Amino acid sequence: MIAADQLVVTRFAPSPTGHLHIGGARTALFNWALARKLGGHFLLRIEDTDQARDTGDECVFGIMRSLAWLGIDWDEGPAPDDLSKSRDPRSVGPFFQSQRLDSYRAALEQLLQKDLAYHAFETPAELEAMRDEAKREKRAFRYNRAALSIPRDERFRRAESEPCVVRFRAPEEEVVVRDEVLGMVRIAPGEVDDFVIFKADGFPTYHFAVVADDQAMGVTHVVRGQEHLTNTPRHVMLQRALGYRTPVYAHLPLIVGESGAKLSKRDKDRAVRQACRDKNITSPPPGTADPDEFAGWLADKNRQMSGGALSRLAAALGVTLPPINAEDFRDAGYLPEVVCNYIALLGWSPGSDIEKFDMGFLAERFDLSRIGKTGARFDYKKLLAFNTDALAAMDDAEFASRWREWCASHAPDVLAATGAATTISESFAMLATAMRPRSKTFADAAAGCAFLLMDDGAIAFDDAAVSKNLIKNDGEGAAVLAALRDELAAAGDWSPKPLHDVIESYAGARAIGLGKVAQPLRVALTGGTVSPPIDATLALLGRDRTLARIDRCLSQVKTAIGKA
RNA sequence: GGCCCCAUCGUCUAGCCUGGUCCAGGACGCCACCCUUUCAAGGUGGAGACACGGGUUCAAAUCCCGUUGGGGUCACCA
Repeated sequence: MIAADQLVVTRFAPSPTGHLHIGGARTALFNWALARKLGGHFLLRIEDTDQARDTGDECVFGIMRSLAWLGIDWDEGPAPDDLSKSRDPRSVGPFFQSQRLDSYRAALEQLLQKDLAYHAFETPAELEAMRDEAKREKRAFRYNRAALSIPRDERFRRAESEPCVVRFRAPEEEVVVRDEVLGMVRIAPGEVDDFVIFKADGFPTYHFAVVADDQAMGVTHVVRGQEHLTNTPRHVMLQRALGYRTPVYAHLPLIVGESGAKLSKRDKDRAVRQACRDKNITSPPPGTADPDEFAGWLADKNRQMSGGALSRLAAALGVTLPPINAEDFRDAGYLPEVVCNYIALLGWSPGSDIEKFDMGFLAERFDLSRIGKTGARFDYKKLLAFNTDALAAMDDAEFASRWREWCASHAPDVLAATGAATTISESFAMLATAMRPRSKTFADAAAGCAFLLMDDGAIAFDDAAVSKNLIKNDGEGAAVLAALRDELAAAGDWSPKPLHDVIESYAGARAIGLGKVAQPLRVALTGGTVSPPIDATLALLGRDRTLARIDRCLSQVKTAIGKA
């Protein structure tokens, strides 16, 4: 139990993979919120004990950048810009497990001396065989303690020269874990086997490092995903063996994907594979993926295609990969505060009808007792709706500023075309105002600018749009367009209001709906039927480009009518 | 397969602990209509759930047991 005057310490402890999975982001967010709510510290620790995994500094920076983007700041942990420095007000660092080996070895020695742990010499291949056997006999693998039949001194002697692991001698007793979300979880005696706590390479395993660090760093609350639930009895046993306290545990319900299984990178493969099935594609479009790899991948729903090939395939098929990592959401043009708001709702609720809230609200209202037990499906549509609402609620200036920032890294051509490379130009501001009401994400807003970025001569006219708005009824639309062209050419002030007046008076004079006028114009200017309000579209393009596009359209349509 | 966890609209959830105020509330999605210069957005309305079976009780979404279903986990990964 936590004493009343004790500093609450929560932690987020990712392994450095470079990406912050959205499930990890929620774990971090909840730990952050709990620390804020309780006036404690939120700590970031890097779990880099796997030497087989290549984990450059960039991997750590990637995760820290994602956390920072989401607005999750840590009181203790590596400094965000320089890994050789850290924030360490209580002097509990370093925050990289690879730099804490001495402390693990000291704790290990304790266990070894008390015979609470022992060396074991089976090779990986031998263990593999034992595991296979267990599987064949349909039982869970448990280490058989064969090493314990080796005399004690011999074990210690052999450990000097032979490669070996160290196993924890798990007591045969019931373990009851009190979990703030799940209640009491009981594990029968003998269920926990003698798991490895130190690897042959001299590094601790996750279980050992976590327990040692949580103690050393004074972690009081462990909030993590439910996939860790079965690890918890091991950790509790280790804590008891080492004489450590047991922190408060809270296991979060899993975030699941479309298939109902834990949301993962596989969901990207799943989306693309589904598209291939829908479109009856049996071989990869040229230049996207290796045909053999593709065939195997298509047939096996658990297979993952190499990253580059998957993106190329998705692009070729016109499929949007579902965002999974925090950076995917940023790339897709979501607002970080919206992402936080939405993921907070996955497994937690404030207990009222309120569901739109900010970080301050979370910091004030977050509560472990309101975390649910059931897995939550990630609903991209709801996230999108939240993001749409958030953009709609912004004022034009804020939208322009934040959208410009996004474009700088994701759509520089939009900035180039509006002269906004270094600052918000008048033309960019006008564009932003035009795009905001019809955008659900920043990416959406940028995609809507395509008509502006194209060369006047490069516009591809959509057949259906042309026939419906220009050719139908003996070229009614084309006639309107031709007439309007001259009115526009004569317009004095080329800005939205006067342009709007020109169009309206033209329509008014002939008693036709504005739609009959705007749509032909829209097709001529953009090739399709969708764009910002027509006066804004005109103003954005400018007089010369507008007239050039109308002329080009008219001449193409004339040919089409001639043929017909 | 062993062990563990879970079970309210299609989805996220409120309600469950402290049975009656719940013929179950909200949100996203869906449907219809309205608005409309396109697409969005917006407005109004609508359909839509207590997994099943047993108990306990005057009374159960709420408590108990079982069944079924789903998920997690069984590494010298974390």
